[in-house]
Amino acid sequence: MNNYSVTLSPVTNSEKWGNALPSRAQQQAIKREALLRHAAAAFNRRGFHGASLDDIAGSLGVTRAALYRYVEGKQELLYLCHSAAMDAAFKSLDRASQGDEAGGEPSGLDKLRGTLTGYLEDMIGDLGHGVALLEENALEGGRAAEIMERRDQFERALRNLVRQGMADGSIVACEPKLAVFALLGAVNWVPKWYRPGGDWQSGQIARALVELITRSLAAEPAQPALPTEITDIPSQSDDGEQ
Amino acid sequence: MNNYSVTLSPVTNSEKWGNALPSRAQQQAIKREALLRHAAAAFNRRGFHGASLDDIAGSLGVTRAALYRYVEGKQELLYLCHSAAMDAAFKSLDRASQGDEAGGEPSGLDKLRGTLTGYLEDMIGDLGHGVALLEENALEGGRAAEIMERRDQFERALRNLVRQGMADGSIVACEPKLAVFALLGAVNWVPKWYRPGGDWQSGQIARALVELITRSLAAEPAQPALPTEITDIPSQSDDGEQ
DNA sequence: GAAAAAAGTGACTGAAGAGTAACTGTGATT
DNA sequence: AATCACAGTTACTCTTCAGTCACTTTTTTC
Repeated sequence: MNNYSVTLSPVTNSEKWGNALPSRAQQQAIKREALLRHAAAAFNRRGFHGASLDDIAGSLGVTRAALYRYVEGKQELLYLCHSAAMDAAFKSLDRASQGDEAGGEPSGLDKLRGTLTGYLEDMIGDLGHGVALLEENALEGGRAAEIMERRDQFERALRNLVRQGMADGSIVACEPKLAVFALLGAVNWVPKWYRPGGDWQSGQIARALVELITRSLAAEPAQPALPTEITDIPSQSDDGEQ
Repeated sequence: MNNYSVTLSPVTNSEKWGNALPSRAQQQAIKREALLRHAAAAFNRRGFHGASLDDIAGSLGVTRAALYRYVEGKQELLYLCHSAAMDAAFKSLDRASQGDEAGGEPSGLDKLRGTLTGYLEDMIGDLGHGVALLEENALEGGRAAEIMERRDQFERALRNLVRQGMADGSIVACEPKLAVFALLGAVNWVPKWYRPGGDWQSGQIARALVELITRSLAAEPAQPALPTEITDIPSQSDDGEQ
């Protein structure tokens, strides 16, 4: 093309551009991340069986065969999505369950709030995977067992937070199992209507949703609806799809 | 086999057994109903694309080809499921929106409660279809458009009930769109965990869930958690799946 | 530069599953 | 008794799609 090219001093590629470029391994990790995000989006939209690997590969600008460099197959793709979701869940749970820096032991309700807020932010944040929590039945074999076990463990932990809240007076008397099913429904439904490009920021949604859930469980006579959170969210026309 | 058979007096079949047996047309309708129920269950469990017509036919004790006597194909099956769900939704909405017999115009919150209660009972009742509300993306063509339109209409109506409740003071200030998404999540999630044979009756679930939702929206300082409803529901072990 | 490693492609295979058509059995009608 | 309508089955076709393999292209290393 041009003939200005000169022989460069012998630098290994890892030194070029002052190491500003990601290494091979990093690039691989980045691509894998992108693959997981796109796969999760496709699974969410079309369901596991409805989303073809051609679709997913196409949305990444490569062909189906290329995906097999990064992932064993479709099953592992689904497994990794669920696994990431569970990682996020337990990360939030652990963080929220530790006493806050102020030292005081948080109430059951506070822990629940913290857990859900962090979880939601991870799930719908721009960096997160918006992971498909539907379609867990599509998992097969040992992977299915592992994910189910982790999911059950998370649900048990949430129920225990509800019980704890009932014991310490922060949560109203209720059936913990039903309450957790209800709030998980509200939370897991988000990927159905949330669109990253829309007017609502993920943090706003997470906080506002947790406020609603909190009100449904709190023993306290509901606080005045947290005006800051609510008015943060731009009102929408009635017909828009968001 | 035996030779006791005698020539019967000439009665048409429609008179036999004193008309206790369902007519041909009735039998057809019954079978179609059963088909829809089983299809909805299969779609809920495995997703639209994951559930094969062989599965559904098998659960009814017939072969796949037999289904085509009752339904045009898989797409129509899904359409009919969604259509039934929307019928139930608007039926409940209309009934709850009419003033109660006592004459007084019900509050926005009351209408919302009535709508959701009736809807839930229809959806999970033993006679209802437990319809798949996930996977609406699997619908194609005109049917998709029709269902989407009806669903949007229902969601708009719910948002209007929320606004009305905010205006009449029965519902706390909130973003109607987000609130409706949250409550629909809790409601539509039910088929994921509800198992007809379990300890919980559909009516109990419907009422208890609506109580939770109500508390999250009510302007009133939350009523004391309706002890009758709650204690109706048998406490469950922490590990059971139900 | 040449060699080696990595990334990606195109073409093939095999399985699953929706839809169809010709055939069989069964009860109702005359 | 013969016929007819209806219900259901078996055995096909056709399409879609996951997974594989031999090949080409690009990038890194020496």
